[in-house]
Amino acid sequence: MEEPIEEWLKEVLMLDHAESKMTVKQMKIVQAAAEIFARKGFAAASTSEIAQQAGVAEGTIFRHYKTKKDLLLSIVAPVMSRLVAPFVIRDFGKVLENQYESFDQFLRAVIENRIEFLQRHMSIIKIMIQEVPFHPDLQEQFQKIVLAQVLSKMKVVVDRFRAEGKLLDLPSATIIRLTVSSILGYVAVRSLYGHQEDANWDDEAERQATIDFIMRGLAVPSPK
Amino acid sequence: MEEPIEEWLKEVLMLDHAESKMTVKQMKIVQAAAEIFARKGFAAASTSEIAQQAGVAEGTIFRHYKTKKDLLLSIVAPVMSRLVAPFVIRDFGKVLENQYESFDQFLRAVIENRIEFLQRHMSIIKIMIQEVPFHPDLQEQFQKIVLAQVLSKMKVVVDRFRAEGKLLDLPSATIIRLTVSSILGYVAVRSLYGHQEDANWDDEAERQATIDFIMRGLAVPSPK
DNA sequence: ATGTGAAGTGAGTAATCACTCACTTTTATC
DNA sequence: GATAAAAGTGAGTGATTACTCACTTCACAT
Repeated sequence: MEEPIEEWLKEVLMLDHAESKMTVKQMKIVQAAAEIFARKGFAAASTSEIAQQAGVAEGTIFRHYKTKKDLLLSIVAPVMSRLVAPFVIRDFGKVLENQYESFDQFLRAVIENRIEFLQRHMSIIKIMIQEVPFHPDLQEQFQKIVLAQVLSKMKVVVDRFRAEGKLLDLPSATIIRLTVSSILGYVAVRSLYGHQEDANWDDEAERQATIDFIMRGLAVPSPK
Repeated sequence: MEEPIEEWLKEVLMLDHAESKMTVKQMKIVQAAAEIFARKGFAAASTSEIAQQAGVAEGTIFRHYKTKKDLLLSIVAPVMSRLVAPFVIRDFGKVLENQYESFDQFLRAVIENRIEFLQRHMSIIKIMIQEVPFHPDLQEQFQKIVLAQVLSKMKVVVDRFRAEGKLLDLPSATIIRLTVSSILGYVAVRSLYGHQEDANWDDEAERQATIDFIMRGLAVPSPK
């Protein structure tokens, strides 16, 4: 029963394993690079500034990464895998079918879970969204790792709930698009205006409103 | 009755007026810059490449624009104004109240109108979204021109319809966030996968599904 | 026709870029 | 503790960058 969760954790830990083999200085480099890439963008970030902020010589960067772009990939690629990690477990839908009886409950759980992931890795997610459009190889990775996985795995779940009449008769790709864009909108606005102190931003209310909005938009209208 | 539309057109034409005073070569520069900024990003675009693609000497660029960033601003700023142009007409809400009796009709019209605008200026919109996060002065412009205008003008309309019980009891900022994020999701996915020939992308169906999704998510649920 | 300011040019400049390499220091194995 | 491999260094490299400037060409009012 708990097996799939273990498998998912294995996926996550395997990636952290790569980090555990890192030197202290290499970790500093990755952290500095992630911070500067997020703040200035990949093209505007210079290796000399990264080295300076990491407290290492510029040559040290190229001891671990062949090119600046290699450094970018080593930062972005892992979060792509971890972003879809919950979806790649075996029989994704069937497993959760037992835990969550209603589509509402199920979708809420998935959404809450991924919202928290997005917020925890906000700066790297920002780098990903910013740079994917400009790097064909990153686009390909995104297509194969994220899109293909999420679409195929979610399709099964969506199809089942739709067959049960709990979901509107829309293509699953459409349903996923509407869901994801609403979530990204919430996360983006939150990261912009949610951290200001003056903010009239009730985070819990906004999150609930967003999830409710998605549910109302996707559910079959109750008959009058 | 038609006056506000004239006023809105005036806003748009005033900006085109600036273009009409341009030299042929200056137009070429702006077009080349817009294309290259969209394709490679602002930081990765070089003035020499822009000059080459525009068929002018590199010095000519700096005859018209003091810096590379000035060139960026001259491209992005006008579409910000035009993006909110329909909202800045006098008594935005009251005027349309007469034309569209239901909130549904009204919101559909506004959404359809702005979707078409976004698609017509897709490449510049892309530049805007890409570069606003990295340039504090662009952020400020976006805040003052786009956000403030849309929020304040839409608030009036939203408040009225909500008072009539046709809209859920949510902050108008939330309603606008949910609406805009759904639209941007539609436009983004369409621009990525909608132009492929193989595409299983039924544009009209996707657009209708998106608008319906927004409506269902915002409307007060009909009593059983 | 002529004078004048704007438009256009392209070689030139200092700064910065990503990356290399000969060298030193650290770490791990026996 | 000797040895070798890996990690770390920083001055140096050629290429590219945004931008300048002395100069030429053009458009147009008189």
